[in-house]
Formats: sequence, structure tokens, C-alpha cells
Amino acid sequence: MTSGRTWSIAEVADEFGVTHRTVRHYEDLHLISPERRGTQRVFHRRDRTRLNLILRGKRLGFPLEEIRTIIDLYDAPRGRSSQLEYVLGQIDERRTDLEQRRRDLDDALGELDRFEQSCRADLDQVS
Amino acid sequence: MTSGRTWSIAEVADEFGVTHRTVRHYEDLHLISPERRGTQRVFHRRDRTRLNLILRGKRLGFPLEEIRTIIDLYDAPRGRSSQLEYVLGQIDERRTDLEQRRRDLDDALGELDRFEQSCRADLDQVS
DNA sequence: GGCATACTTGACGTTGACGTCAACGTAAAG
DNA sequence: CTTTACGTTGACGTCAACGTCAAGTATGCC
Repeated sequence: MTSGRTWSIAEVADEFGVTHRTVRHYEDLHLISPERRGTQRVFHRRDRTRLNLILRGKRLGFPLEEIRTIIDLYDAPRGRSSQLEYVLGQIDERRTDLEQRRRDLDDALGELDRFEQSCRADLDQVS
Repeated sequence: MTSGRTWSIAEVADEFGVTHRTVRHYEDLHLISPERRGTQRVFHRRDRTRLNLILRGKRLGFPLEEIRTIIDLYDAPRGRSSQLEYVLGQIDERRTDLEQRRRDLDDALGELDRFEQSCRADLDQVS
């Protein structure tokens, strides 16, 4: 069986802490494509995986369109070697971007530490 | 002398790779407060420092309002110990946030690595 | 003085990421 | 068979972060 549990829109929205409007918005932008049973959306594990990727991408500050191209990459056809080369190139771009972000992050954390030390020193003076 | 070199709006915009409109926008939101000589803006090193912090905050995906509260913290009055305690609390919140982001980032980089391995394996099959 | 160039302040437009509301379908429960 | 809960599609609203004119000011240079 390839098809295990399924979820309703309310269930996934609840579970992921977003509104149904947000879920629909992601579908409009083709970030997810839940199955339809009649008119209703039926969510599979695959959709939940994608939602996790989307939300993490958002926490990292990526725009939705960019998130789409990234997670689509995971499902990209990888038959011919030219396609694989393309995907590997994309991966490298992504990594470069993420590593820049990590540098920014570490810088910010470093500054925060120094700032905290300076505050603690001031506090010692005062007390 | 506390006042060294100064810069025009065109110079800072150029140097930081933003438009003058962006700089004005940041001023409107009180993220920077360049001096005025008559009607013209005069930028000091302090403003450049702030611009660096702003742009890094943006790369990290923070909204401008939040960036403002953060960088204002660095200039906050730190006379009384109650103020210092407050600042230390804010620092802790910031750090918690940034550490969550780093987890997300490391997860994403890890997945990217695994994905690359999988692609390279496929490439070996094909070739 | 005249002109170009840089700077200024509005004010409206745009894009992304949804919120919100209206109006309607559907499926189980009483 | 109506109520109730959950679902659906538009369509317009909103907020952030600027872009894009328009129209005026100021400054250096010939």
C-alpha cells in the first residue's frame, strides 16, 4: 500500500499552526497539490513533508516562489545525466546561499555574546 | 574629534547596494537618523554601522520593525540595573530565536548534502 | 546668471503573503 | 428534513517593503 493515512485541511492547518487560507494559498502557488475527493482536499504524507519544508523555508526567510523551486527540485526528473548535472548545480547555489546565512547568523550570535558580556560588566559596576 | 568622514545618500546607497528610496524608507521607520545639514542628509559611521546591521537582519529574514527594536537595544540607556536586566532578557530572547534558525539552517544543509549524495549515486548508475 | 547634477519631499503603485467576508455545497446527527 | 460542522470558490482588503513618478530645491561649474 502506497497510501496510508490521510488528513483534512483543518487537520493539517491545525497541526502546522497555520490557517486554511494559508494552505490554500500554498496550493494556489503550487507548493502543494493535495488530492481531490470530489471537491474536497485530501492530504497525504507527501503533502505534510512539503509543508514542513515550506515552513522551514519561511523561518529561514525565503520567499514562497523560491521555496517552490527548491522543494520541486527534490521531485525533479533525474533520468538523464544532464538533468542530474542541473540539479547538482542548483544544490550548489542553494548551499552557497545557506552558508552565507550561516555566517550572518554566527556573526549575529557572536555580537550578541559580546553585547551580553558588556552588559554584565556594566551590571557589576552598578551593583 | 568624534566626527570623521561623512557620506551623502548616494554614496551610502551605492556602497550598500540599495536605492536612495530604501535608505529614506529606513529613515521613515527610524532605523537610521542621519544628520541634516540644512535639508540634506549627512551620514556618519554610526549610520553605516546601523545599515550593516539592518541588511544582515534582512538577509536573516527579520522584518524591519523587529530589526529596529534589536539595533535600538545596542543604544539603549543602561544606567539603572533594571534597564540592564531588561536588555539581558531581550538578548536571551534574540539568542533563542537565532539558535532556532541555526537548527533550521543546519537541517537544510544536511538534507542538501544527503540529496547531493543521492544525485551523485544516480549519476554513477547512468554513466 | 544659467545649467547640470544631486538632493529633497510627497504621493500613488506594486508585490508578496496572506486575512476576511460572502455565498454556497455536503455530509452526518438528531 | 432541517440543523450544524466542515468544506469550497471567488473577490476584495491589508500590511510590509519598497518602486516610481512628479515637482521643487540646492550646489558646483562655466
